[in-house]
Amino acid sequence: METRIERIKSQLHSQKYKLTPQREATVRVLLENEKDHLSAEDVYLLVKDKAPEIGLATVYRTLELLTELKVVDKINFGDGVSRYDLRQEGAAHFHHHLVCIECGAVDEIQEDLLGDVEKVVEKGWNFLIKDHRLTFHGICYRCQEKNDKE
Amino acid sequence: METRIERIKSQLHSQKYKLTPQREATVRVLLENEKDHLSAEDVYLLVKDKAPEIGLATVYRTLELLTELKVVDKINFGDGVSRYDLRQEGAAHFHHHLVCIECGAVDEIQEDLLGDVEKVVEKGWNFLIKDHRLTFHGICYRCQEKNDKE
DNA sequence: GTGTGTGCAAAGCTTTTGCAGACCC
DNA sequence: GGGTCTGCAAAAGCTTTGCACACAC
Repeated sequence: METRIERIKSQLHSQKYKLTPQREATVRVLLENEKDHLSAEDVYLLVKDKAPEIGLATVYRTLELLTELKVVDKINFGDGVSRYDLRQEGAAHFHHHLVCIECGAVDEIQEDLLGDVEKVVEKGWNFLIKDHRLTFHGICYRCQEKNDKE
Repeated sequence: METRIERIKSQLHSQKYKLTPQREATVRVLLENEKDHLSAEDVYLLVKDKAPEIGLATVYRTLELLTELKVVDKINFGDGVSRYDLRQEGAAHFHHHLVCIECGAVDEIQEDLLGDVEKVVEKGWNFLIKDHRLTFHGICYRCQEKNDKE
């Protein structure tokens, strides 16, 4: 059974890139924190535990590389930093996000909710869709419960 | 008949803010370029024609103020700059965008396509939606035509 | 005169780039 | 040895902040 890391390694090799120790450490951090939405700085701090010598520039370069390979998606919730989010293997489209405006939590929706909407857009606006970004801003179930108790 | 500017002026006054000449010039630039998605720098350069003394910091401060008042929305297409987009008066939700990955054009969809999707999310994920951001990345009709001719 | 608003310059952030050295086949 | 890759430091954005001055009531 091939592991996820090995598949990413093959993907790198197929484009003549190497899976260096620094790159591997970065990918492992991403895999271990799949649910979070880490900024480059976050990734850097976590990678330093595994590879203390690594530089921030290398993390940026690796994240850019992984974005190019579509292993991760670079996302932006409007707070001034880019975040990097592992793409689900085999996912045709990027997943959606729920950003809580009270506590800042970011939850994910893996289901594809936009199938019908995309058809409407492709036909109605004559636009050939390659990807999408959908983010809802509102109040998460945790904050709703908290507010109800008060 | 009250103009758009006057309504914005009232909105400012109701929050104890003034519509200074600089703020008015900035708002006018936004109104005159409603279809574009201007960055702060873009706005600054255009405002300078009307009010040459204005500083970039004032433009930033004004745009922040207008964002707070929900006159404009601060958006981000992942190119490293924030853009400011006039919110349609009375629109319950923010409109959607079509970003062309070939020519960079940004078109708008004013129709609300997410009514059903929002119901699904609110029920299924127990999330109280306040706003959304939906952007499609793909190829616009102009580039499709151009590609067909080649 | 008190408070808000402004312009300028400086500072703060995140992110990118230049470069010399390290590493690998 | 020729390529890729890396770490460090510097540079390059975009955006915010500090401060003294201007203006309005």
